[in-house]
This record gives sequence, structure tokens and C-alpha cells, in this order.
Amino acid sequence: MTQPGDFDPTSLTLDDARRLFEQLQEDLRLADLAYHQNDAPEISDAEYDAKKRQYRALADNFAPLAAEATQLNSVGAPAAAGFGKITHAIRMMSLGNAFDDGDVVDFDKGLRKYLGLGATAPLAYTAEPKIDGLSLSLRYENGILKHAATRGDGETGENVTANARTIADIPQEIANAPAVLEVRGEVYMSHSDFEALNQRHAAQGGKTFANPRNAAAGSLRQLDPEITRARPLRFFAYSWGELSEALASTQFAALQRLRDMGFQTNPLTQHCETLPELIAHYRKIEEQRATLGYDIDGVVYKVDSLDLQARLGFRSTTPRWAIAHKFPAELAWTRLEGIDIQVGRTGALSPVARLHPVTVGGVVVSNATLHNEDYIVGLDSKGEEIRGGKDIRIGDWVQVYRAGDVIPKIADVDLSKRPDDSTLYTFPTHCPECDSLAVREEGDAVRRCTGGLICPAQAVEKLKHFVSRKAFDIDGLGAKQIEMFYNDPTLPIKTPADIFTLQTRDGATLARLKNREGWGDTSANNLFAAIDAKRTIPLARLIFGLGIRHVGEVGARDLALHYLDWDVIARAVDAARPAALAHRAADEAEDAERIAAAQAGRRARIKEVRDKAIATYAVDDQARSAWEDLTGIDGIGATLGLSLSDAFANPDERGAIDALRAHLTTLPPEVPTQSSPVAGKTVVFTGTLEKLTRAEAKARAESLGAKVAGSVSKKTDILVAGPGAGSKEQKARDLGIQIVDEDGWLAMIEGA
DNA sequence: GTGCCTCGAGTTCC
DNA sequence: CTCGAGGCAC
Repeated sequence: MTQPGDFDPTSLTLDDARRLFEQLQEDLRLADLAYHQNDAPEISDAEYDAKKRQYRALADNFAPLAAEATQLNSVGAPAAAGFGKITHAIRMMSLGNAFDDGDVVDFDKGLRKYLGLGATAPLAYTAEPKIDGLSLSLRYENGILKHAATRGDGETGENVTANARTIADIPQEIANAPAVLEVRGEVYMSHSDFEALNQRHAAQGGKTFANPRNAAAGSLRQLDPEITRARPLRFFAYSWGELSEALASTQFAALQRLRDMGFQTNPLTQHCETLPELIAHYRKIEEQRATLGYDIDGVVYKVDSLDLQARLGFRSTTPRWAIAHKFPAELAWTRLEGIDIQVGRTGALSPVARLHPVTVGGVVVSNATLHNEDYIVGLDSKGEEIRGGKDIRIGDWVQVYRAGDVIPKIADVDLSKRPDDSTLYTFPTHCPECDSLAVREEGDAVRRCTGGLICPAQAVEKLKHFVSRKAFDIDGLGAKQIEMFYNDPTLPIKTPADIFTLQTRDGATLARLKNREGWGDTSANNLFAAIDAKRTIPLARLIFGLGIRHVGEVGARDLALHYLDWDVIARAVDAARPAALAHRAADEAEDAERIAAAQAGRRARIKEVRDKAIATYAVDDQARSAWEDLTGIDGIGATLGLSLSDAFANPDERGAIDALRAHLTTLPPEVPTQSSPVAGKTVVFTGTLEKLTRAEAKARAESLGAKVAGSVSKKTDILVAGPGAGSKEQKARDLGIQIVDEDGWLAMIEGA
């Protein structure tokens, strides 16, 4: 990187100066924005100063630039605190997992089915070791490293550019690069470097790292890049994000391109023509694992053809065209010292194993999830035995592993070592937090506290959800602060609305806050500003933040897109209430009828019973159509509809929601403005498709903004009919809906 | 009615 | 990351 001292603007042509000038201007603008709006500077003080000096020097030396300067009067260097955020141009996905050869075979089968390939048609892969480090995305513009971001939640990561620049494996400049090039790969630390680092730290009486991965993660997240520079980090490139032009036509060739550009790619990367070759390569890498000199946790397989990758596309969080074949997890034996119950946001009672601390895969584990009461007894959800049907008792020796190398779980129990004083665990029938009855619904795996918002555990967890990253994401108000405010007698936050009245609740808020340890004017005002920043909020985030059972991130987005406005949603859900109740009554009547019929040995008269139950509720047309409109949304069914309806009808919850609404302005969702010719159209596929498989046709249509439905109705815009189309085609004809064959459809979406 | 595929919920440790 | 369950296609 250019140092402030050796920067000489007079050596530049005006064009070069302008390019640099514009880049600096943008960097400074973003840094200022990040500092003021997020209280999280994108760059360090030193870097900010250096940029500002260069910027000023350019403006002083080139008159045309001085006229354009917008950043000369902005404030000085931001205080160092945390990292800025970078939103990835293309989401950083995670990978699906295969835990044995069978999973790999299924993966290959699934791909062939999706692509419509026979069992013997060629389908080549690349296979490479999965490095156990942390992923990093590097963005180059015109060959210059612009920024580096961690994976974060896949959508937004942390800006660690200054640190990435200190890593020798990461080129600062690339010759002959595409105008836009995002390189993705793994930052890691070798075994020898890790040991040397720990020895050095130990000698200086400093902290040592538990494993190379933590050392790499800790080193990359240093606020001072000079500390990162002293840490021996390395980087393997394995993928890419946004590109202004394709790198190659295959995965393998694209990696070769990256190597030519100066990146390290893993030497064990191999092109495999067949499934047995993949497995053989996996075995080979597994054998070499101990001698590689760095940690790997499996082998990644990717479809080699980039055209096929594009056809396969993505599921919600993973690409369809890749999978990670994991090595068997490390196991460790320890004693189960006790079982505690945690109460979740929805009231779920979850048992957690308290373990005698034990090292598993380089990390000391002292807790493990036990899922639910059946799991302790040794049964899975289908009532089938797990662990050979062995139950888990307090005092037992249990075998622990970290599922996906993260979540500690119990794999086995050693009955031969069961001590005489081991105790059977009885699952509580009442909530340990509020003593309300905890019930387990028929067919449900979890027992839930019925206390609702009365239960402090549920109330706190709901608040934590409200401020969480995918909901309101209020800086400085995380889980810890929520706990503190919830339990604070002088300045309580009991409901979401309380957050927004915090500052103005009484004249003494600031004084009260400052009485607490660690709070001063600055931190209090930062918190108030962070809260104010979220008084205007995207509708989907508000809906998600309410924490209504079954309404997750996607459901909230679907609701927002359908209704576009909060009041419309509220009116619709209220209007649908009688129909929702009728629906539940019908479900209950149906269950009762089924049991009665089974006992009496006769056939259940389900339709009759349902109709009768619905009739007892005076469901008017308005209620019926509101309910049908709601549950007609793709992905929203009766369960979700009922849950929503119940939340709105519950006086406590409704009160909290209405109180909250008074403080907020909602932003309507951004309706995807795809300009494809089929955007916003509802399409139905029928008959045999010959060029695309059905799954592929659906995914492609959806990516172009079309809605794919299963049956023809008035709302259908286009019917794509292949050979063998039957009643659907007739119905479409009757309704006067546009009908095209597969080629007609492909022509329609061509070029989009 | 059955069998995918996704989404939601809950969880650990740094 | 995993499991359970909801929703939908076959």
C-alpha cells in the first residue's frame, strides 16, 4: 500500500490522478457515513488520515479536481471501534454436507435428476480439500484490491480490508484482471505457524489460541492491522463472487485462471470424471490429512461445468451444484453432570446437558444440546431408537462430538460405566422460569410453557429476537443489554415499545442510565441515536421482529410483499379471524371424528364433520375471502395463518404490537423490479417437459420474477403445455389463458 | 397418501 | 448446524 510519506502527486497524469481521486473520495465518503450512521468506522484512523492527505494533495496539485472535491471539509478521523459492514454483491453461500459415501451418491443422483441426465451421462466434478479457516471475499476493481469482507451472515460481512492487505498470499494488484473481480477463499494458519505463534505468546505471558482456526479468525479481526501483519496468515482461493466477465467455462479452469492471477489455489484440487474417482480422491486426501500441515475438515465437490452450475442455481442458503464431504467428527468421552432446562422465545423447553469440560476438536466443551425429552430417553421423532435405545442419566459417561464441527451433541452412552448413583431425569411438566403448565401437543416433539408474555423467559427471548440482526438490528442493544434493561427496576424494557420510549420516558432517563457502570453521555446518546435510526423500518423486518411463531424471515417477507402495508395486514388478519377459528374447529372436529371412527371401526366422515364445524362459525364472505387471500400466499398455509391470527387476537400481544406501531414508520418492501417478460406473471407447467426438468423450469421461472403455480385458475397468466397435457390445458382454454409449448416458453424467456 | 424441499427454531463456543 | 414440521408436488 502507498505510504503517506512516499506519495508524490506530481508524478501522476491527470487521468491517473482523477481515478485515484475518485476512489479516495468514495472511500472517505463511505468512511464518514459509516462513522456517523453506524458508529462503526470502515477504516482505521491511520488509514483514514493517509487517504485524506492524499486526497488533499491531489486537490492541491490538480485544479480540475479541486473544483470537484466534496470531502475536504468533512470531519477528521473517526475513533477506532469495531469494523464497518460490507454487503456482498453476491451472497456468500454455505455448503450442503455429505457425511458418508451414500450421501455423495445421493448428491450425484439428485443433480442428474434435476438436470434430466441419465445415470451414465458424463457429469464431471472438481474435488478439493475443505480448508478449516474462515472465508473471505476480496473485491478487485480494475485489478486493484478495493475491499475484503468476512462472510458474516452471508449477506453482510465485516470490512477487514486493512488486515487483508497484510496477508502475503493476497495480491494487492492483479494484471489483466476483469474490471470487477471478487475472489473468494479461505484464510487459514498452518500448524507450524500456529505453534510458533502460541509459543511466542506463551513466552510473553500472553494468551494462547485453542486451535489454528481460532488463531486465524482472531488475527484477521484485529483492529490494528499491524498486529495482523505480524500473524502468519495464508489464503487459498476457491471461488468467486461478482465478475464483469466469466473466468472460464469450467470450475477447474477458473481456478487455474485465479492461480495465473497470483492467487494460491489448493494443490490437491482435482478434476474427476466419475463418482468413484471422487470417492477415491476423498480417501487419498483423508490419508494425507495429518501430513498436510494445515487443518481441513473434508473435501468439497463442485460440478465442473459452469454452464451446469448456472442451470442448477441455488437453494435458499446453498448452491445445488456443490457439497462438502466431511471427515468423521472427533469424539470424546466425559461425564454428564446435570441437565438444565432453557425456555425459548416460543416457550419451548429445551434440555441442555452440563458436561464435565472436555476437549473435542480443539475446543473445550461443557454444554451440549439434548434437543427434547424423547432424545434423553433415546427416541427420535418417529419413535425410533437412537443410540441403540440407550437412555441418558445424570452421572453417565457420554460420548460428545461437535455436529458440523460446531454444535456439541451426545452420540452415545457407555452403560458399562453407569455409576450406581446415576439418576433418571424426569422432564418437568411446569416451566422452570414461571411455573406455568408446560404442555406437549399431540405429535409435537417439544413441550412448551403456556405462560406467554407472563413468562419472563419468553418475554426476554422475544425482545432479544426483536433487536436481533435480521429484525431491528439496533446497535448497542444486544442480548446482554436486553437482559439488563428487562431486569432494571428503574428503567425497564418489557415490551418492544419500551425501547422507543426509553429516552423520553421521564426526565431522568439519561441520569439513570449514567448511574450504571460503563454508561456515560456518549454511550447513552449513541444508544438513543441507534434506536432513532430504526424508527423507520422495512415492513418485513417489523413483521419478522414480532416473533410470531412460524413467521420467520421468509414468511415475513412474503407477507410484506403480498400486503405491502402494515395496516392492510392488520385489517386482513382481523377480518379473517372468524374463518381462522372455523378452520381450527374443523381441524379439531376432524381429529375427534378420526378417533371416534377408529374406535367404532367405521369409516371417518371427514368432509361432513368439517363442514358442520365450519358452519357453527358464522363465517361471512369477507372473512372467508380474507382467509383465502392470506393462506393463498405461496408458502403460507393454515398453520401460519392460524398462528398469525392468534397473535393478533391475543390481547397482550396485540396491545404490545399496537403500542409499538405508534412509534414506527414502515417502509414498503422493494418489489423485485425484474424487467423480464414474465416478471409478475403466474405460470403453470403441465405435461412432459423435454428440455428442462420440472424443478429446473420452476426455479428458472421464479428467478425471472414469475410465480409458478400448480393448478390453473383465473389468476394464471401462462400455461406451458408439453406433450400429454390434459385437463389443465382444457381448463386454460376455457378460461382463455395464453398457452405455449416448451419451445414457445424458452423463446419467451430467452435473453432474460 | 407419501415423499421431497424449505423454512423455522433452538443451540455452542470464540 | 441440525432437527422437526409445514407446504406442496407427485
